[in-house]
Amino acid sequence: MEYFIDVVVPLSIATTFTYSVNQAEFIFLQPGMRVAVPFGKKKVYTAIVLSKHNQKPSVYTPKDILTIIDEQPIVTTKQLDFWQWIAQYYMCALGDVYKAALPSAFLLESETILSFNSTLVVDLSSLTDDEFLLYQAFEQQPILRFDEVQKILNKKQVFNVIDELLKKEIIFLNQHIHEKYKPKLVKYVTLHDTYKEENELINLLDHELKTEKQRALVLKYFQLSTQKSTIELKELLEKAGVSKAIYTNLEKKQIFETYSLAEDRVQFSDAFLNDIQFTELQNKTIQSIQNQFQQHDVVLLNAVTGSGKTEIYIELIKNALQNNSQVLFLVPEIGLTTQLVQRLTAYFGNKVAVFNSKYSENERVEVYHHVLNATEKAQIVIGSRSSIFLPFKNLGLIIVDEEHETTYKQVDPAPRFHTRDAAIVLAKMFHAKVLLGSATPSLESYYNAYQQKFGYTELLQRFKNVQLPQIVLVDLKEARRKKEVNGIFSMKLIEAITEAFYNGEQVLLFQNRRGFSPVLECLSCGHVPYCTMCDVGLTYYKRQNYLKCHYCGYTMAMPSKCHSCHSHDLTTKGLGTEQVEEALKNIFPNKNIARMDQDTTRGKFAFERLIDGFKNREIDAMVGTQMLAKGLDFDNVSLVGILNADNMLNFPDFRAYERAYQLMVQMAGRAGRKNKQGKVIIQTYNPYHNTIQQVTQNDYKGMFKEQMYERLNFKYPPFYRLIRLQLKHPDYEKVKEASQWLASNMKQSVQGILVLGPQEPSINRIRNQYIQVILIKLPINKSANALKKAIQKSINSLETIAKFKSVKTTISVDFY
DNA sequence: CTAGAGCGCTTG
DNA sequence: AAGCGCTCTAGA
Repeated sequence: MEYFIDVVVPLSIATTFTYSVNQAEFIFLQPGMRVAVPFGKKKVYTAIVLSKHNQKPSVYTPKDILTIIDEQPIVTTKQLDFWQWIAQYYMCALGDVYKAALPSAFLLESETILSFNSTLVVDLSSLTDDEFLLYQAFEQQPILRFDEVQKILNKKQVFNVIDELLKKEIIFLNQHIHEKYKPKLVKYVTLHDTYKEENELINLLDHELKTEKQRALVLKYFQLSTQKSTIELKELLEKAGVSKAIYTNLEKKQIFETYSLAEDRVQFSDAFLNDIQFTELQNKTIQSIQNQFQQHDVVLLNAVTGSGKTEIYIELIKNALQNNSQVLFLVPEIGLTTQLVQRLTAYFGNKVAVFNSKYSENERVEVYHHVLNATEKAQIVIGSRSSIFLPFKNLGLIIVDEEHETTYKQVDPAPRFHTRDAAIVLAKMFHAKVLLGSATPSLESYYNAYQQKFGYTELLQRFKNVQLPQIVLVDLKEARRKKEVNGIFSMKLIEAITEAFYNGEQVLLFQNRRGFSPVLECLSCGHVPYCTMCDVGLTYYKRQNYLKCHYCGYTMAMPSKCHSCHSHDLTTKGLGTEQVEEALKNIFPNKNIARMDQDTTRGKFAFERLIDGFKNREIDAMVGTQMLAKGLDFDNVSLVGILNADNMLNFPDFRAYERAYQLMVQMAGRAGRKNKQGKVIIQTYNPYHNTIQQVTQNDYKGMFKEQMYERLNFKYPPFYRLIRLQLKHPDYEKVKEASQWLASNMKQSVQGILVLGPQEPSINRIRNQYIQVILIKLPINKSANALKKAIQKSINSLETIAKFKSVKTTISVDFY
């Protein structure tokens, strides 16, 4: 009897690979275990076992595996099913899913760089001979490649040794020198141990405290300690109304102790599961969600910003935990979760784990193992896209927060999955429930609720009846006519900013473009400088005095004269965030004005610094792109200004109006949280545009109706599924010919689909690659599976044509 | 004719 | 992904 296994390798290859194993290995191996396999002439890959069998392949002789890496499967069978679903639905290789699903520390590729952890004190007697040999080599040369390790140990099978050193943290994998953001330290207060006993306590209050203020401080501490497990020094002093000196004095007397914790890494010794005081409305909403879960696996919660969504989430998580289930909390971008992590940790203590690309590989592996072993430490996982690939054992609830966010759809590389949709499939495998939450649901989800496929609940009042912000439209055409503008700002906006500053409140200004201005134009010949590698106009950056391409990052010095006619009359057109920032600084020179966009958040932790600065009110006004709209809660913002609503509406995309509506409503939601109604000023040349009217009237349903009519009419989601094929090649004629061939081939050979194009996208060349796009529409009522297979067949036959072989095709299912 | 570069095919 | 072999080209 001969023994074989089928494995996936972490490469973008459509097929699985068969290796031969001996009987003992065959008995030991289970699907989901890692094995090291030789691949090609010299390479070694970490493969995942998919299945075992006895069928000898007829056309080739399988190679032997090198080693078994795991003693237990690290990928569950449910995960393997899920991987298969992703690969099939999103039309990509299983290896692509594998690469996306496992933290890279699990992959021992032959090119993997191993680096030495020189700070660690190692008990050398605990090492085996091979481990010691390698340890010495690392002392000499702190970074080694895999093949060098093979040479040092003079054998091929070195995975076990490497794995052991990894476990002992003597070496790291692929450490691209992860410098961690040094989070702000927050000071916390606790009573000295002596006073934790009741007798001592009474003694303290009755005898030791000399002044009223000291007593007030200690009493306030007690009051707070009944509500929370950790007490912030700043909060204590504020609430007790005493100065720091009083506290310092008591600290010297060893009555209080101070300790510091990183803001987003607060560890709680025990969770504080105090019941939250729900408003009647919140209670009703929770009830409603739970009722809907009786009949529906997915419920959409349409809740306005500031309605207390998080408390509702917490209650649902609590219920799930009572059934001992795991909970996955999905967020669009992990950078924005600090507040959420804090709040969840305050209720659930150490049961909350964050799966964060910002943390090191080792920390990611740690969370992975906690989830795999279903330990208490990772019962609730907060994470972005990639966390749907964690090895859940008994998932009970998935929350998808800000479900409408487009960042949930992975653009590149494959698998190009939509996190929300994949999460629903994942939940189904576990018979788990899914809650989608948003203040501006995606049309797809709202339509599913409307069709009763999803349950639906709304919460349209803000917490404690704080009013929704007042929205003011400024007609820029009118304002200019009446000379009520100062450059890019209308007088109304300037007045409102002045008033907010006067009241010590903060301002957010939104402009959906980076740079100083998106167009540089020659006044005498109309020439506009373009990127040399992309078919796109260059954006002007004033401070750096250069022109930059937003697609490939190419920059060139600001020309002093027109490249075409040598005229010196160059002018800038259009408005970017840099210009808004500068203009605002000119009007308010004494205010601290910051900018948040891709350019200012590029540095390692620039984003966090900006957020911290704004939260601590060091920044008076922040100018930014849509980054500003992404779920940041600041409690001192009274005014939000949208400088030009029109460029959002003029976007050539069928989702443009939906997105514009969502963006404006989300921006508006940043205004006025506590005690005060916020104000939103929208500047536009089209005040009567339907979408803008829908925003001012807070008319989601109106927007929904109008857009659904358009979508039905023009055959777009949710009535049709979209698949976008993108063909790329440096030769313009070649891509064009190839895409024409493909489009007509599909029109002929695939029945029941609509093939649009090939079209040239508005930017038809990026990084010297010409692009053609084919859009495929599948009727929603037809089996997508069969059609996808047929489409794949067409693509495969394109690849068999010699002259088209070098054309690269990427497939995006459910294109966003 | 040769050396070297560059492309693309294969990987079990 | 990357080694390897095939093809093409530059230079003598």
